[in-house]
Amino acid sequence: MKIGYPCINYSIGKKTISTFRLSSYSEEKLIQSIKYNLNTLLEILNYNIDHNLMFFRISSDIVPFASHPLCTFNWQDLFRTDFKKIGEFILKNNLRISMHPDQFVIINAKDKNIVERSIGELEYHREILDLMNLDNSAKIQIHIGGVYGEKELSKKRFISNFDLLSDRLKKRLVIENDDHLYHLNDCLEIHDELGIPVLFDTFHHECFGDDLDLIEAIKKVDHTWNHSKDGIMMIDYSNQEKDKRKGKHSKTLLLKNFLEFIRLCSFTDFDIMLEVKDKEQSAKKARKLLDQINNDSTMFKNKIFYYKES
DNA sequence: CTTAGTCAAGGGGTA
DNA sequence: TACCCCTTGACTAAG
Repeated sequence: MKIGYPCINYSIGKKTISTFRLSSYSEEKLIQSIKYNLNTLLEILNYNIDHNLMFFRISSDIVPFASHPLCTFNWQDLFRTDFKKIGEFILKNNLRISMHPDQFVIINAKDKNIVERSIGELEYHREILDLMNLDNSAKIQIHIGGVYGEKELSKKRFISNFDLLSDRLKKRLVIENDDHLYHLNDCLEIHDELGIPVLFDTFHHECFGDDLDLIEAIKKVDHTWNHSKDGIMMIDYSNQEKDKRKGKHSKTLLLKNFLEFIRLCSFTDFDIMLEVKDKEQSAKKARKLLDQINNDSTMFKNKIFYYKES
């Protein structure tokens, strides 16, 4: 099991992603940003190795405005060697990588222009992973999209629009259950049609329960991953921020809940992405906890959870 | 220098 | 109907 966190590391002492406003776009700014972002990515990955955090989500902003029509610059060629080097570094250290395009990517949109732009953005994500020469266990995760008042039809549109994607992209794409529109069963249904793996988000499942028991859910999801091609499954984990709107991610990892989750689900293996605000801090807490469990197998049996928050 | 408003992109929910 | 939320953080103009 690899522990990961998304996009940003606050411990390195500088900002992680350099971007800018569209109105101040220039090729020079673009080049400077990419250069900075690739260097920072390497720094973060080094930090992660030092702390045994072997799973990381790369920010969609690594190349700002990459899929925008304004961006015609051939950044791929200019940074080809740098991407390749980072990919070799990832491979050498056995790191797991994912990406998560933002909410504007909607494959099942009714508007053809939105579909087209979404595919452009997805192909950009694929290109990043391809430039690093990562195999298909490096995934791009998206939600199913809009409902438009007719869910079944919208699911069908996802399935038919999926065909518009390149083969390379299809092999990297996974779908994630969201917190109020498409639940796990919807994802599993689409998996049955398309064969793409389902990325299970524990918190969304909690928010938007469909009576499917956690263990049953994990078992079902596990079967959607072809382990030799896709790697072991990725799971998103987070907690509810207390006294806030349902679905609000917590600032930090609640270790008690996390331990209980691990205890319930340790019958199988997966890589886990911690979607909490304090990023690497929580990842380190989780890592410490898992190490403690590994060193003391009686911990589960005796239910002695003596981990202390530091 | 500090701070508040704003940033490419869609859709759904809530007040 | 207007504003909030989503991986929200970070850029930028105004003070």
